[in-house]
Amino acid sequence: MAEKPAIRDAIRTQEKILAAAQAEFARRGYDGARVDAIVARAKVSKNLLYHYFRGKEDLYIRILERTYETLRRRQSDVPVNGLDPLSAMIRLCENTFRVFVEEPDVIVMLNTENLYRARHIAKSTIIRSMYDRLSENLREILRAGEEQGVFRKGVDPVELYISISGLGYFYLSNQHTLSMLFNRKLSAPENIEHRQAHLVDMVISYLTRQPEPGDWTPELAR
Amino acid sequence: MAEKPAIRDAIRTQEKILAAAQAEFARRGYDGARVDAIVARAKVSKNLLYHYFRGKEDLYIRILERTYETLRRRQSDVPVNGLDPLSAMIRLCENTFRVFVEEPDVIVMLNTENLYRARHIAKSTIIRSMYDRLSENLREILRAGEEQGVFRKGVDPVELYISISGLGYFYLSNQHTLSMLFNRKLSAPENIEHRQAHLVDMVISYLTRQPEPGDWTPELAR
DNA sequence: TACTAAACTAACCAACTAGTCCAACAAGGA
DNA sequence: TCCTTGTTGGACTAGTTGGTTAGTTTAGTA
Repeated sequence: MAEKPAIRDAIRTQEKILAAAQAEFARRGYDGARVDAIVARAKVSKNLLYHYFRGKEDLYIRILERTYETLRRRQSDVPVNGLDPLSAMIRLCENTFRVFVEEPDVIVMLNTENLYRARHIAKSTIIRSMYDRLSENLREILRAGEEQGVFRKGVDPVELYISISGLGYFYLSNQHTLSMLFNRKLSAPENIEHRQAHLVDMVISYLTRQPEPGDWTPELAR
Repeated sequence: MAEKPAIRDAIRTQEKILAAAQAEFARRGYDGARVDAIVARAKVSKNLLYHYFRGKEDLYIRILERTYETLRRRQSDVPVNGLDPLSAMIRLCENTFRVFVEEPDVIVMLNTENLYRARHIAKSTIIRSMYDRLSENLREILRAGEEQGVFRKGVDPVELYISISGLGYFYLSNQHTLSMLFNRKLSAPENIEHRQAHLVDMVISYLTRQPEPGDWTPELAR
């Protein structure tokens, strides 16, 4: 119980192990991660890890669940209620991007899970029910915007969410190769800022465009 | 023993090994890939692999170089010359997306390389000089569009390229987790088609928007 | 036919990896 | 003092893994 020593505190110790595991998985992916490295990071004995957790995969799934929890929590706590649709959408875009910027571990975890074709998520029933609120939120903003005539009609919320995410996600997840290719340090704060503005600009441009006769429309692409 | 051809053909054998390596790396990532699995896929002895290649990492770098070569080749062979800027841009968007759709290995290779923070690319001087042409191409389309008044002014080509890629890349790279989350099979052909149209729509909306006084602009985001 | 270089293989190894077992110790509450 | 819980240490195993050694087969050629 004594705060200072933090010794012999089962919960805190488990937390330490989980934190170490997250760092390790986020750095090396599932296969690259080493259990020994996790216990070294957590500064506990290997036995203790196996005392509290079933093993590497169990630990991984826990971290994955935490990842989605972080994602959902941070994306859902947008106070969009009361805002006009445009402001709400901008807020939602910025928030989505900010999560990826501030929680970079999330990106590697998602990448890793996709490499495994969402095998672990399929097992975890908790995760799959998480996105309803976000989805509903987005739908509501779109509906209001459409009603007020500021947004175009018939926007697919799922497609839009994927676009909002993708515009930020790709920039960050592939920053190392892209920085090399374009000789521009994408992780620099001013570039991150710039990307955020670009992302919002893109989404708002898309939503506010009212296709006029003669304009290009997706149908012409065929 | 005597198949018809293809026996004792050094070049073809190396090609077989490389193809097997690509399949394996693209399926499991670097750490997940097994040398034994590669030789099994290629149906050669393990030693032959080590006869032609220095080892796992060497093989990986070769595949990575091939990946970028594919990417560059398929992105650069857009015959945009002679097209009006709008058509050229649409063509470029579709092409970029098509590469990711038709060469899914590329995505995993890029993800893997980013997990390693572009360590291998840094070594490979070939790759880094590849993107100049694409960059120049894009710049030219933007310039022409701007001149003709169909595109907005001052678009950053790098930022735009990242957006075009990201809109398609994220959809595909994270298709497994997203499909689960939104209960929609993103890999279904009709959904792929739909996404392509959405991608183009988004990019064109962004480029053709001429901000008017009173409109939202990125500066308002601060 | 004899020879050689290149193509190819089976078997093996040393290092590593996840996970286990067991005996013991340390801290605090009853 | 005893008991429960948290924790460590070290030795150990069973299975993998990347890589090697020591050798055989085949095709071309002198």
